[in-house]
Amino acid sequence: MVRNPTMKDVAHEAGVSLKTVSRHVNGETNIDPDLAGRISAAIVKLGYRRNLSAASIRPGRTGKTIGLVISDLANPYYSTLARAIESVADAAGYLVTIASSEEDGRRHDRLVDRLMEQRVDGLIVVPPRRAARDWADVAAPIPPLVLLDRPVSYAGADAVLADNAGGARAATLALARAGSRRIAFVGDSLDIYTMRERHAGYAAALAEAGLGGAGDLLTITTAHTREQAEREVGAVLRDDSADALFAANNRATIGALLAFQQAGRRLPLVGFDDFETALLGDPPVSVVSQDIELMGRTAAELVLGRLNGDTSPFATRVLPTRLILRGSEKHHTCAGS
Amino acid sequence: MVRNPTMKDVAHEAGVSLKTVSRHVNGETNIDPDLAGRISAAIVKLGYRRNLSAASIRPGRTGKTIGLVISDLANPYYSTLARAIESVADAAGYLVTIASSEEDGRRHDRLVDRLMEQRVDGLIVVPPRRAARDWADVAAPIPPLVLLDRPVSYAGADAVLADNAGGARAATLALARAGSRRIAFVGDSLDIYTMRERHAGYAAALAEAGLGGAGDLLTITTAHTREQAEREVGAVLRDDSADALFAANNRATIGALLAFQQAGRRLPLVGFDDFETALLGDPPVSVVSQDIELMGRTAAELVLGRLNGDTSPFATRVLPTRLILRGSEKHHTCAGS
DNA sequence: TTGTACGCGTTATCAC
DNA sequence: GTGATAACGCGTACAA
Repeated sequence: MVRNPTMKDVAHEAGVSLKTVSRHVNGETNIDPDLAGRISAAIVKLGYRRNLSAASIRPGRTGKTIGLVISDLANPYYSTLARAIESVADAAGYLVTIASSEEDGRRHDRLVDRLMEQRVDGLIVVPPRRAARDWADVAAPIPPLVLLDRPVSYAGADAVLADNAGGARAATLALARAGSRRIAFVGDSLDIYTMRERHAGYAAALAEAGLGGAGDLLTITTAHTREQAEREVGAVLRDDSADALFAANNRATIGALLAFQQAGRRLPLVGFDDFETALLGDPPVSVVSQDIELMGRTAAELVLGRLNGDTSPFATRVLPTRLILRGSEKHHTCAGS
Repeated sequence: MVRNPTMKDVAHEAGVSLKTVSRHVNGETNIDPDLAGRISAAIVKLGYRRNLSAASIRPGRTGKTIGLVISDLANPYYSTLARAIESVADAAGYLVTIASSEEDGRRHDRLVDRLMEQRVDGLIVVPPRRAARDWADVAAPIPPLVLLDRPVSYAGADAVLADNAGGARAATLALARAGSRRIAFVGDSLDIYTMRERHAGYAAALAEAGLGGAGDLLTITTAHTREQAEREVGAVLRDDSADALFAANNRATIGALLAFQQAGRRLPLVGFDDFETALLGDPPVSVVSQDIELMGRTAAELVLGRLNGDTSPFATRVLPTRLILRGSEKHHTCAGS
């Protein structure tokens, strides 16, 4: 293995001093064209690449890297988010180091610590459902921090959230308006903040529509995976315990569709989060859509803003959701277009 | 903003020397319990976090980071890949810095350079369809490098590929076996290596099945997006120019399904790459499935192996694909279960 | 077992 | 305009 050439090597090769090479590399202007040429030649000849890792230890310099901790990069929701963040970061000259917490509090904390030890410039984080450590217990200095999908539990961070309750409420009301009376909530554990919010919106809509009483009985929070969602919805179909479904996330929606297919029978359905093949359903699947890219861009812009000296008070941005009705929210007595 | 406490601060606070703190932090054993206690206390009191970025400039030390350059993190194929890589890397104590090249050669090269300047320990890369720079022109030393989805064009790298041609051949043969005679290829530009391979497999299958002549006329390579795929397949349906489709990637498959829905009529179809909602089709969509997670794990393990001193000859791993027939490859004269 | 002194690759200060 | 020289935060001979 060849050693990485250093500035010193370049300086030696070009017959100039270290500082002059540094100037050249950093694009400073006060430099003799002749020397500049010799330095360029030496850089090419030796294949010199500057060591940003070394440069970043100087005070005021950084590695221009943003750390991102999400639940699971394989989940399209998070990869879309990550892509939007990466896009904004890249435009500002930042790299993004991404890590998946798997919704495990300890793992999450370990990854956050590692990123801080790596001295990332900023941190964008989706806190796990059960945090193991409070941000208030993390020693200063903490880099600019943006919390995603969770309310600010810490005074020193900005937050970006979708209007989960509002979206769920709109979805549930749409089902009620289409004539459903026993609307079930199919989702994941209410330990998860977004689930709690979506369930609150669902419950509020039931109350508004005068369907309040049945809410508890119709709440399913064990749809942790697509398979579980499919089983739960299958049971609902067998028992006829509900006449419509609000699927509180993507996995629940797809699980429900699989159960419908299995049973050869469907219920009115609205899902939270749009997905690529929602249009392919028969009827196409109605959804509450959140602008995931906007969430990512907003988070990245908040971090970059702080890095650029923005000292305005920490704030929470709540982004609207949009109800997209495609037909699946209605009753379909029999198959057919 | 508070300054980050350094080892020197901790040493001062604990009344010991720098080296002793360094020992403590690095988990060495030869250390007086009393001093160890004082150091621990000082670390907690000051909120000391070691600066791995600084530590990594020492010879033999690194930032324990792997760089990953893909086309687009928002594409589920790449996010699945990235997740698998991240998973293996994390288990070995490595972080992953991810960047999207958007299939732009210059952008790709810029990102690779940046990652090398950041002194990543290894590099996993999906070369863009039209590379702007050859790896042979990149100055040594290059960190352990694994190429994904592309053949090795460079002697110093390992590569991981799926058996694109074999999968495409199997898909096309399945369509032929089900009775189709004019099987169209719907995909992206043949500039892309995987597309070229898939098209070669398709053409080989046509020849094998005695359907060779029509191959060129039935090759569509302008399905760059889902929308374009939908339009192209719509045209095929109108013209009746084909009696079956091999969709060479996910976007093409979904575009075709949308076109089918639009036209109220479908053709036998097999797609390349499985997708979450393939089961929801009516009939469910037959696909060639590649084990994306295995590809990611393999790539990560290759890099980590090299980092651990594996000096075996550079090699290309070709991973098998699997044909999953779910029904959509057959002719369906009319709707019905 | 602990401390001193130096080097890692880079940037910044300040003379020349 | 250019070049010694001193940091930056940490790890490691080597000496104590």
